[in-house]
Amino acid sequence: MIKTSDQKYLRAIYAISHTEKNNKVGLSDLAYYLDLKPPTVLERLHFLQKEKLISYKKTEGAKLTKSGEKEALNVIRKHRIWETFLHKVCEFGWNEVHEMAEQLQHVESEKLIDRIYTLSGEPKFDPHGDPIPDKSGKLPVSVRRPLLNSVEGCKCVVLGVNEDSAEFLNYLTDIKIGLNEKLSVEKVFLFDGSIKIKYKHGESVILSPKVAEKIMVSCNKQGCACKH
Amino acid sequence: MIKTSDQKYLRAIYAISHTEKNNKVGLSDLAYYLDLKPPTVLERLHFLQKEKLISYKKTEGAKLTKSGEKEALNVIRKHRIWETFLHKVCEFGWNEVHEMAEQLQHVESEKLIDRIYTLSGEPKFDPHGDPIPDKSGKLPVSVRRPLLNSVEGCKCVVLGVNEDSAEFLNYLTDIKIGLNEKLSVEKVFLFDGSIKIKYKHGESVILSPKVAEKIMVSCNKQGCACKH
DNA sequence: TTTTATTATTAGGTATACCTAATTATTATA
DNA sequence: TATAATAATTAGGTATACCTAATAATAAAA
Repeated sequence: MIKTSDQKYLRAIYAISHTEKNNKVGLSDLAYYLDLKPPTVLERLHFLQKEKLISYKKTEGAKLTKSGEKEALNVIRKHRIWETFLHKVCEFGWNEVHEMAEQLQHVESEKLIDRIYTLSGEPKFDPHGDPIPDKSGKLPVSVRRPLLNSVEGCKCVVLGVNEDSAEFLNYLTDIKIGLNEKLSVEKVFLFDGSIKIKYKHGESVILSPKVAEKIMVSCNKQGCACKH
Repeated sequence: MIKTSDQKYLRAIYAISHTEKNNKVGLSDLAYYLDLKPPTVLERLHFLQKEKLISYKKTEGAKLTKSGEKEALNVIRKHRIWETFLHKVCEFGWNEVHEMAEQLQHVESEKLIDRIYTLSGEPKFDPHGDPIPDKSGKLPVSVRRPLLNSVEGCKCVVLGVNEDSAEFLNYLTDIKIGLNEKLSVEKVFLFDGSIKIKYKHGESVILSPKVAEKIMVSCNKQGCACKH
């Protein structure tokens, strides 16, 4: 069995290599992400390479092999299932679930994950809107896109967010944007890309482009003019 | 925050000092229980003593202090709540829950334990029939007693068992004795203390005294003639 | 009470998972 | 292209949580 701390490395490599600027996963990026120092990480990367879970060259950075990616997706699956369970069944806010899921994901029992998943209603996406891989590692395709890409008049629903920081999530809670919230886009300000949205219950609020970029939604109507 | 491995020490000391032969908790007993070597355990005991969680003298063995006992009961509470949740909500057999609870009990979140407890119906006893301490460490009193102590004709209900081994629990599953099973005592054989019980659904079975000693029940009627 | 067996202790060692400080290689910029 | 900035590597160190082997203390048995 692959150990907890190595799972963190694999998950980190997966996460970094799937950001927008899907750049190479350099040693120092990885060290920063994991909150460790480069020599510590380097040592472990050599080990992971020996185990054929990754390949690493200083010029190209770290890359998951097939089996490394499978492992990464397996932890991601567990993490997202626990998050879903905590949100849906235990009724925690979506801003509280990450820390707990981080610990729970390391419990060793496939059977337990299965039960938890069943209890959660077997959803395809977690409370942040991220897709939950199936057991073989396949990801469901989603139609999610940043709220920022909306055209005026578009009606959409909030699927998740692209950032986990407590500040951001608390801000969203303050302005009452939550999971499955239905929004319509009243106005897009071309000046800086700010966006005015209207809640189902009638109120409106203006969001900065920085915020709108991180709120992920899907349009209610297929083939809508919004960028994907 | 007190660390996972120290919690194991405290729980072990609590467990050993509460066995029938509530003997002193000697170094080698403790090492054996924890599956570690005496020098390893000794080193840690010195640390725990420095932290005022236990007192240790070679002649008297290890004893929990007030705060050490509080910590121990806190882990026990978590462990038993997780076991209850796994049994009642996730529908695992009472013979499967121990291993998972062992890992889950170390998740750091009081709030999570509270929710899990609520989801489980806030019972006073876990699936093995052991009492669940409240937050302050107080244990509910139980009227449980070994099935062995029954008088003929007594009607009782199974609350738990006194042994965790897979062999024993599987044997119980085979002869269809489970939690909350209602039994009546048909005959007590004075020769060796064997006991013939009858299930609600009519079948009967004879249990050896060794087995009957480990099945914990409570009488349906108060003030019954059975020994407590 | 002496001997034997058990239990506790000390001394010293290993592997892991981290670290700092110094060095070398690579990339970006003047 | 030379130089500065950034990133990667090497060397060597620390703390933790274990271990074995040898010794000392205590309890049990002859």
